[in-house]
Amino acid sequence: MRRGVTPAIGSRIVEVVRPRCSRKPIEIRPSLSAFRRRVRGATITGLARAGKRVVIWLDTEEAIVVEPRMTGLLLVVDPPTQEHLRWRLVLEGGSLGEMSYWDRRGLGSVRLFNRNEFQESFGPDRLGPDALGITAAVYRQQLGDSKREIKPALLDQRAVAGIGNLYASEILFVAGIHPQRRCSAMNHRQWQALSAATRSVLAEAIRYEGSTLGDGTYRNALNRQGGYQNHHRVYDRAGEVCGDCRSSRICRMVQNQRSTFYCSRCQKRTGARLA
DNA sequence: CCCCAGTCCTGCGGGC
DNA sequence: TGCCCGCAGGACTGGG
Repeated sequence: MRRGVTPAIGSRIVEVVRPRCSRKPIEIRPSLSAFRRRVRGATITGLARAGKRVVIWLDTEEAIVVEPRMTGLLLVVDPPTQEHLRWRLVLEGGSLGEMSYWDRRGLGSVRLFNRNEFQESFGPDRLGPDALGITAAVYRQQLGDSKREIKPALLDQRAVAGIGNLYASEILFVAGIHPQRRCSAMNHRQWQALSAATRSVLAEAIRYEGSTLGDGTYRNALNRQGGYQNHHRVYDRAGEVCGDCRSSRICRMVQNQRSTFYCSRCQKRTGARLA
């Protein structure tokens, strides 16, 4: 998502539009009028990521932070439906005419922050080190003393930023670690396997432009489907034979009210696959 | 510290 | 066929 909107760098914001959409408006802070006053005429200087959020930096030293949650899309082309189009930036002076935020469920948000507010909301106290560059040492530093089970811990954005429910299952499978393994019981080899699996699974998923699941919602900034769903090893595959051991069937269980998928043969409660 | 249930929403697939 | 229920890529809050 972030890579797809990088062509917006250098463009100037002419207007902020909240399209007439038949759904309840998503959260936009501050109010639309204040938002407009602060960003009109500003130039986009950079596009960054803060965990799962896209950060649009402006030459005013303020940042528009888009948090797509489950079904939000940041688009540089026409959205899938007008009905769920929630917010739009009209741009000029660059290669893009506009940038849109589309969200079917509407759980996401678009918020404007100054530097201090940004630091408070997305500083190290609120957001852990980024998962894409995680190392065994950093994993152990963030989670090594925790008595929690590893899978719910991977979803804790304060511990490590950027891992969602789908990828937590995929990462643990590749690492060969059981989702109920306690963090504090993990050995050096397991942290090593986990960090290597985190980097490789996420890099692969990004290469395939993400996972477009059954409802077809997720799209990249060009409204194109991802391809990683065809490479899922365990997610949403309960009952299927494991592609690695070819003998056990993939299991589904619930941890902290969220689905976890795993292979009980490939992911033992102790030990780890070689990193 | 950590878990749990509930909350914000829409849409879908399955069971009856 | 139609309706109701449960569930979904997330994050946050209050209670225990």
